[in-house]
Amino acid sequence: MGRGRMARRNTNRRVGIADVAEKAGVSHATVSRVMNGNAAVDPGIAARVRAAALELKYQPNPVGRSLALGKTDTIGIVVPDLANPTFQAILRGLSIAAAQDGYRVLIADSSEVTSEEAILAGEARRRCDGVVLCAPRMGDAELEELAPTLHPLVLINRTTIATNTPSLSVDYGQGIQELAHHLVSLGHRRLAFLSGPEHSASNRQRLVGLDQFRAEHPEIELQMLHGGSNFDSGHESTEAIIASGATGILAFNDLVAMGLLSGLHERGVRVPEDISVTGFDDIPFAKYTTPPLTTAAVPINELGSLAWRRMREQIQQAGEATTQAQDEFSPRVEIRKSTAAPALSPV
Amino acid sequence: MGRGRMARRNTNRRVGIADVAEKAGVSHATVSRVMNGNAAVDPGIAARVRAAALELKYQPNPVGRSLALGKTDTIGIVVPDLANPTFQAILRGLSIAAAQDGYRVLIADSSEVTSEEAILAGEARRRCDGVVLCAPRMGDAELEELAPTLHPLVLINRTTIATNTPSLSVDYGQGIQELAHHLVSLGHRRLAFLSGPEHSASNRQRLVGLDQFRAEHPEIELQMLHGGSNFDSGHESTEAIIASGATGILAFNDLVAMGLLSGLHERGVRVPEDISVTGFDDIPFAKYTTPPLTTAAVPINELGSLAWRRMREQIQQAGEATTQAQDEFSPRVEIRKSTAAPALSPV
DNA sequence: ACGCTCTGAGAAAACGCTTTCTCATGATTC
DNA sequence: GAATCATGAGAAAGCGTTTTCTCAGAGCGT
Repeated sequence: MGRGRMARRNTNRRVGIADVAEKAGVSHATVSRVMNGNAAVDPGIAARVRAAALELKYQPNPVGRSLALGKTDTIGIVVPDLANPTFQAILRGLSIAAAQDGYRVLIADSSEVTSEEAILAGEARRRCDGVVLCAPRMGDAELEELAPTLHPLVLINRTTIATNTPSLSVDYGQGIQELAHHLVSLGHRRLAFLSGPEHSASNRQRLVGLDQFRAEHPEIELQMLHGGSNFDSGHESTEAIIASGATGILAFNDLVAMGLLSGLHERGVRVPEDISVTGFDDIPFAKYTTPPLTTAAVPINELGSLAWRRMREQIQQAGEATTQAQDEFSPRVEIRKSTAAPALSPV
Repeated sequence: MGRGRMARRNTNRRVGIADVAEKAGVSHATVSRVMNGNAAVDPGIAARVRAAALELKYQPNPVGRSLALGKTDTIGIVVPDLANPTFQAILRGLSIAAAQDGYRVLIADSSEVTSEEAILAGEARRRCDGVVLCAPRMGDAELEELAPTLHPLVLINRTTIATNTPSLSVDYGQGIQELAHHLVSLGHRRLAFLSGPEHSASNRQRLVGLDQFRAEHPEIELQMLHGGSNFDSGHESTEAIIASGATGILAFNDLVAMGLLSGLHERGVRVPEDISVTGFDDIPFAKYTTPPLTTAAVPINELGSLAWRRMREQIQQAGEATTQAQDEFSPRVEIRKSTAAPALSPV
């Protein structure tokens, strides 16, 4: 019908609300009402509309809907490195939790490029109803300035002072101290910390925690070695670790610890007989390394779902400026087989 | 009427094109033209508009833009399980490659629930300019029917016959055969395959490959054991593997192999001295297990970026029905330390 | 019977942008 | 000096929804 008149219409176009309206012999408005169940519609008409919609396989266009409603039912997440299992787990938890409430997630990977973070976050925010900023590497000042512009915002591994932004953080300082104590209690006297990325806030927290540890245990030697956040950097540090003479190694995270484990194995250094190694995060793989890795367990799976809960709270109570929750998790030391008493005290 | 609108304007609203137009003393149209550089605009006016936009920090609303342009600059990806490193790697490669062309990615995790896949894919498609369907578990008939409705579509680990949909696949049958041959060439005579999820197409391919292997090597014993696709299922299969008496184990993938490795270690079974184990995929962790895992390397990082390239091709040449590329990768056997000659032939 | 409220459906106005259409203005040509 | 053209800016029409506004007709009380 009328194909001459509307050549363009008939060729390509997806079925829209207008098609349903025409087929059911009602107005667009009524179709919308029926689809959304908002207003009272005569049951007979409603049925007619539903039948038409079903027959035409009508599915409302989300973009049109978003424009009209001013919301996209989508949230964004910005991570420094999608290759990191910790961020992957957070992403996954977030995605699954959000999906349960009918929200989707848009991802952005800043690839550890600090200057991209603000841009990516801003872009994500414009397309989404909120943003989760995961372990941002940017400076405090910049974060403080950015936070309000992103408003429905949830921070992971960072906090803001001025703005009250809900945040989820892990007490890395506490965790690393407990790991250090664990090594000391086993009898280790020479420790080394294999540090992480320079701009990582969680690395700074670990350093602060270790300062405290030093103050409490002046008798323990604690060396600081420069490293990174992934396998390769752990692997590459093998020589430096061996050279350090330390018997207890605190790796920045599980990835680094695993790289180190493998490097030590190649060099014939036995773990934990010759050297004890600890990780951090308790990524799923940590349990399955050989030997299984002693680490500080971060509730990696809860993090994502809690991030969503905090986001949802903000989205729901849009307007009412309530004070936002600052959740802090204490890591739990998970003792496995990569740590043991040193062979003999070298002092 | 007037008052209602004003009130709302002043309170909340983000700055829109109208604000910039007013400030610069031109029409919306002109602002749009300047922002997009589409038509010729008087340089003086253009400068004025740009200054106004800058001062107001104007950023076009992507939703409005999407509605007008009929594109969202976003693609969706549907995966069966975001916890699987293989899919994580694909997601990452896709995301990074797409970002380079100014596209974003929306994720959907079907959690291995076959019936959700079509729904998620459809939803994703409506919000995005295209969809990447990653290792869908749905049946062939359903996939064939769904494919055209998703049109800019890229399939990973599946193909369609009727529709010509670009697809990226890995020759799992070939890979598993090569691994089996590798074990045989080391002297193993009793093998076992620890299979994966029932609905996984890649698992079926492996089974086909192994049938072929059996035909070629009737003298070799090859047991089939039921398993899963993750750590835990590998770990849980430990007893069954030991009981099987096989000396060469073909695990469904690296995850399963790692779970098994850890289970064997706990039981005091040495790898590769007592039992040889192979994985599949060559996830980043495979290199760092102890012992490092012999596996079939899938170009996991290229997969995502190639998926984007295929997607981009389709988006660009919208309309012109060209025949679509079917890319197939041959896995490369990566011999590490988890395989060796069996201690002694039990026959 | 008359006005009254109610119910419910269509017309039209948003939402924020792009793009076509239209029409001044000033430059160009015979 | 009039007729023709190019240039470029504003008006307005989409894009596909939701939602307000408006108003016809039904039901009700007096």
